Order: sequence, then C-alpha cells, then structure tokens
Amino acid sequence: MSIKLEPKSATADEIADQLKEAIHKHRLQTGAKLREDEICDIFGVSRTIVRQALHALQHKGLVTIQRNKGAFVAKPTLKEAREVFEARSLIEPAMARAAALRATPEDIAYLEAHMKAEQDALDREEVGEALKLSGDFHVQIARIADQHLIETFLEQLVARSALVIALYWRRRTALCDSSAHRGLVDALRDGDADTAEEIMKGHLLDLLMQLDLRDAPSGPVSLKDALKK
Amino acid sequence: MSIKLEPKSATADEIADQLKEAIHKHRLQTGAKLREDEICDIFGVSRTIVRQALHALQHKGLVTIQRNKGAFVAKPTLKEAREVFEARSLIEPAMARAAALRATPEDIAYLEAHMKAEQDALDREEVGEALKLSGDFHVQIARIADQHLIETFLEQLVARSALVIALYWRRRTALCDSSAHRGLVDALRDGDADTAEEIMKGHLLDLLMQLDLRDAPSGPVSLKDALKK
DNA sequence: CAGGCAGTGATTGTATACGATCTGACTGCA
DNA sequence: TGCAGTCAGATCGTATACAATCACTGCCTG
Repeated sequence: MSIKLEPKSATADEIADQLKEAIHKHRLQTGAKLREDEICDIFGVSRTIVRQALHALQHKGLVTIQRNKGAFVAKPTLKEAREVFEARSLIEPAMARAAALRATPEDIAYLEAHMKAEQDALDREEVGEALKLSGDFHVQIARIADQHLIETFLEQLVARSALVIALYWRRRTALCDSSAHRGLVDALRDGDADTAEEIMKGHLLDLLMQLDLRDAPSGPVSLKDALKK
Repeated sequence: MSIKLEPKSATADEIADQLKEAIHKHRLQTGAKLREDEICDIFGVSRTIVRQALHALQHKGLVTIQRNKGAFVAKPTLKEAREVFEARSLIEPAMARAAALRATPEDIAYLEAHMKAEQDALDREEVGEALKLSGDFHVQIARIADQHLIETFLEQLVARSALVIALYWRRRTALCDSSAHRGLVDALRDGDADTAEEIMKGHLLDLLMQLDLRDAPSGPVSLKDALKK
C-alpha cells in the first residue's frame, strides 16, 4: 500500500491530507490497517506526528481507531451510509441555491476548469482521480455559497461518500454522469437559484440510486449473528 | 480557572468533556488560555493526554491552537457566529420534522424530564447549567430523529452557539424562554411534523434575534486597535 | 530618553524510551 | 491427536527528556 515516497519530515496535516486523498481515490481499501510504524517510515517522522494525523482522520470519520488494535480505514455501516446521503440531501440543495445568488464570473470560470479536469480524468479512465474531483466539485459549491462552516461539514460528507461508494456501489462499470454538474454550473451562471436547487436535489438522488443501500447487508454483520441458529 | 479536582489519571476523552462542559457553561471565557501544564496538574496526567484532549476540542471548533503559542478557547468571529445559526436553521427544522415522525413515548418522557431539569436550573438561577441543558435539548431532537451523523454535527453547532452567546448576547438579564421547547415536545407527542418544524424554525429565529450579529463588532478586537488614534 | 538587542525563563513541539496488551505459535500433557 | 497454557514478537499507549520557539525584561547605545 505504498502511497508516496516522501523521504523527509512531513507535518501531521500533510500526512493526514495524503492519507485522506488515498482513501478518497480508493487507493486504500475500506478496513485496511494503517500501522503507525509503517507510516512513520514512509514519511520519515516519529509516531507522535503520525498519531496526530490518524486522530485527525478519526475525527473526520475516515479512520476508526480501536484501542490496542490500531487504526483502520473506516467501513461505514448501511445506516451510516444512508445518513451520509440524507445529510447531503438536506444540506447541498440549500448550498446550490445560495451559491446561485453569490457566484461571481471567477467562480464560474473555476467550476468550468474543474469540470474539464473531471472530464479529462474520466477520459483517461483514472476512476479514483475522477471520483475525487467530483467530490471536490460539491465542496466548491459550499465555498461559493460562502458558508465555511458547512463547507467543513461537507468535506466530511464527501469523504465519507467515497467510502460508501467503495462499499455499496452497484455496478462497477457505470460512471458518474457529469451532465448534472454541467447543468448546475449553467444555473449558477444565470443566477437561477430554483433550478440550481432542483438540479442538486436530483443529482444526489441519482447518486443514491446507483448505490445499494437496501436493508439486506452486503455481508454478515458479525459472525456470531450469522451463525445464530 | 479551577475546573474540578480530579486527583488521579483521567482519559483524554474525560478531560475534553470536562473542558467542553466548562466552556459550554461559560465557566471558561472565550479567548482564555489553556496551558498544558496547568491542565496536567489538574487531572494528574502527562502532557500527551492533555494534548490529545486539546486537539480533539480544536477539531470540534471549541479551541484554537496557535503554533508555539498554545491553546485558547475559541472566539468565533461575526461571520462564524452567523454561519453557526445559518447551519442550525438549515438542519434543525428538518430534525424536528423527522423526530415528530419517530418519537416514542419514552422519548417524550425523556424530553419532559429534560425540560423540568432546565426549568429547575433557571429557578435556581444557574444560568450556565440552564444554557447547557437547553443546548442538549436540541441535540436530543436529532437523536430522536435517529440521525446520528447529524447529531454529531449538531453537537458542534450547539457548543459553538454557547461561544456565540457568550460573545454576542444582547441583554444579560433576558433568559431564554422555554415555551418553544414546551410547544415542540407537544408537537412531537402528537406526531405533528409540520408544527414541530415551524416551532423549531421560529425558535431559532428567536434565538438569533437576541443576538447582536450586526456588522459592528461588539467590542474592540485588540488593544492596539482600540487605542489607535 | 527612545529604540533596539540580547539574554533568560516559560511554554510548546517532537522524538524516544518504556510499559501494557494483543496475536500467534510452540510445546507438553491428557 | 487435541487442547490448553505459556512464551515471544509485534504493536500500541503513556510518560518523559530534549530541542525549538516565544515573551519579557533589562541593559546598552545613539
């Protein structure tokens, strides 16, 4: 699970960012163990720093730390997965509306460039990269809406969404269609808040449809339960 | 700023909880410095543990850590204060609606007891305690709505609200009127989602009205600025 | 007398050492 | 052969030691 060769001394934030990115791009699987010593070697720092990074990721919900066991990439349960998208459905349409009322030409230009990068990644079939950019797009909407606090929440939700997608994605081949992003940017440019809100609502619903979040768990929750009678 | 005399070894979570409670109850002022050694002495643990607690509170937005300077109780800016209540206005009415559809008799009984504790605290004029209980009430609504992820967000928002109230409260003597909580519980009992949502929306607006979040900063930001000219 | 500069004490940042706990394997006994 | 008990290695948790930085004071100089 080599991530990147940083020969010398990184900060806790840098390590957390790189781990976050690796998780977001599905280069680290859900449930993967993150041994402290190993990360120390990779980044050339002491365990003190690595632990800071892992704790930070725990607070963001990307990593689970079990006492005396270690840190693992989080595995959202079905309920947690649903809650992520319920929260997004609550928050993001409102952000799209607010963004439509505030977006400047610079913001639009930024989003256009962002979409182009997304498309490029898709063309190159770099699924992980495309996934990350697609998530960033949603965070940018909150930034344009000038809601920094909600932006931090949304960062968490988008990151967790990457975990949910890794676990509950229905068809591996289906690619996220980016026409919704296209339509959203158009609505923002026109300052059309109603349309922006509707597109975002529909977009999240589309995403949800591509996930398998029905009651049947994809695997037995615990062996004990599975073998009970 | 003595908080509590815990002679021996507490965990990082316990320390974070006690600091959080002290901040929530306004026993620690915004901007107050939190020296590591001092907290070590109070709780009888090493700096390692205390730092974990302080970092956790930083992630929750209650504490600001400045490199080589130390940890301080956060002082939300005007913009941050507005964002807290904008986020709450977005999230909480939806939680009230969802809670109305799910509340069990046990939930109602719990909320009744909670309101009684609130009233008692007010009667005893324990403003800090009342403030904390009032905040907890809002978190409980999210719990009843069975939205654990949003509940964690709301915990953050409520905690930050305590900081905002400390900084921007208009009239010290005015007490939060608890009739909104009363009405909300009644609506939940009746399963009246529309009313619950409306009451919550109005309640948050009332709260906002009691704050002074206009553009003029309530006090001088720094001594230097205050004495300039 | 004002301003700058260096020294000192206090405080935080990082690394490391040591102790606790878990995992897995090996061995001895039934 | 099967099971249990114990031992060793690996890994994590906490405390502590040392280095870096900051704030403050007092002195020195112009």
